[in-house]
Amino acid sequence: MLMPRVIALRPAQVQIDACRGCSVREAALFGALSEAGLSLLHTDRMPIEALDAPADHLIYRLGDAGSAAFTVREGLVRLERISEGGRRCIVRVAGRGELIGAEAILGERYTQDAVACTPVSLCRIPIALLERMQREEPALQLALMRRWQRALDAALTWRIDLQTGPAHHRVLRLLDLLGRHAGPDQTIWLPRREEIADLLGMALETASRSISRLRRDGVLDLLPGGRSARLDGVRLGSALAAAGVA
Amino acid sequence: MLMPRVIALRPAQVQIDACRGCSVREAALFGALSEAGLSLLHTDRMPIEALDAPADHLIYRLGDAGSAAFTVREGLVRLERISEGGRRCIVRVAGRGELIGAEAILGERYTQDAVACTPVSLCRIPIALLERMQREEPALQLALMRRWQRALDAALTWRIDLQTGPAHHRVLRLLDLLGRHAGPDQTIWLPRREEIADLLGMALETASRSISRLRRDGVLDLLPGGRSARLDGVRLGSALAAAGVA
DNA sequence: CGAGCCGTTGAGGGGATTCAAGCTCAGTGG
DNA sequence: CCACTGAGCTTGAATCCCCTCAACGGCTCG
Repeated sequence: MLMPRVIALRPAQVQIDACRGCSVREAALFGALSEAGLSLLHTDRMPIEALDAPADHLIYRLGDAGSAAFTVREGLVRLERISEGGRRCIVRVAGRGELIGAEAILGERYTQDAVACTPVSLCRIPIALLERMQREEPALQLALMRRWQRALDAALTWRIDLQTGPAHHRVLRLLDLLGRHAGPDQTIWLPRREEIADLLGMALETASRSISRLRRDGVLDLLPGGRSARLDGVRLGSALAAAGVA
Repeated sequence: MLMPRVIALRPAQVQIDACRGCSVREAALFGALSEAGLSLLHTDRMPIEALDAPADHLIYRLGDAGSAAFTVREGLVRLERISEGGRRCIVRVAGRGELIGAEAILGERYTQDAVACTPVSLCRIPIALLERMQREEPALQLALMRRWQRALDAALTWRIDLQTGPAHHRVLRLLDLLGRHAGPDQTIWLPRREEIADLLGMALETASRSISRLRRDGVLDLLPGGRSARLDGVRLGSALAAAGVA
């Protein structure tokens, strides 16, 4: 696992326009900002950086002293912890418009590893900038806390939904959640079997059996490469209903 | 399940002294406040109220529009959700000095039920007051966010630790956590078997078997009433070590 | 080609659930 | 005083789900 390489780091001037026209701006943290605030963003000495990282690259590490939070612009990021007993466990998956690493704002160390699931595009937001923006644009204050609350709350819900009930039901619920981050034509990111196991607290083989069964049932159609699949929303829905969930 | 009755609601004047001499003040939210800020607290039109509630009483309800956060002054409070599928599940247990219901500050509805485990003493902090204090004492801002982050983070850790591994290990870890809220002479709150099951995601009978075994091993000594027990820290420690945890 | 990773599938065993029967204890009322 | 009752706890027995161990096939890459 390597540190993410900065594949594309655009100069500040270009970045202003990138933000203004950003596809996730309304959804993202700075959606609350005025135009004036927006231009402030990029005259700062610590500018927002746009960075891309390939799949499986480490974005930040648990325990690192955080100097930035990140907004996910494109792709999926997973947040992992090591539980007591050394078991790795995926706490949450963050998609478009979501904020990760916000604990850095408190001057605390990151409480998870953040790893790219797919190739991702991120905006790196230095905490120094966040602190300044909080002073100058009070609207950001509330937006930030709200987003933060939602992030941690989502992590909790995620854990609760995905850790209870029989193994196959948990897999169904996971696919349901992944389906919400689906690309066009229902293409979803399909984790490796070991990752599914870590997400759902089960053995790797159990995850495999479950996926195989779903493939046979026509719910899932694996795409070449093994990391993505086409999801039949209707069949998933009826499978969920049959399982007595949702 | 009834709404909590306000058993003791002291007048504001008395309450000032209660805060100043509060046994959990350093640990609690307003530990960050100056003396001046402290007296501000009680001249407000919406004062902090001290309230007591007996065991099993509902402090606030999931989905209610929150008008206050609470600091736990004495006793234990559990935060519950209903997961998809209707299964009740205890998200976290809060003890002395901990803050619950902070999501009210964002104007959001409560995201859990809060129920007293033992008889509890609480401080009810109106959000209007919190908003005012945030403006007038910026130090509170950071303290609030830090505490909030810690609360949600604790909930996550709690879930992760208590939901993985064999049933008996989970029970051991639960007792370890409850032990940290122990009274003098190692007396802990012992949940009903059904509650243990909800906490740990197992069947009621499994919880019972585990507790019985611990009793035979001398780790636990049930006290009359069934809701409390004496915990042998040393034996628990070695049991945890033997289980390969901790 | 062989090595290694990932996924799949089978067989076996163990731990947890489920179903079910007693048990203790507090409260109630005859 | 004592049977009656119901709630909570315990314990047993049977079943089943899931984990572990294991073998095998496809794929990429040196």
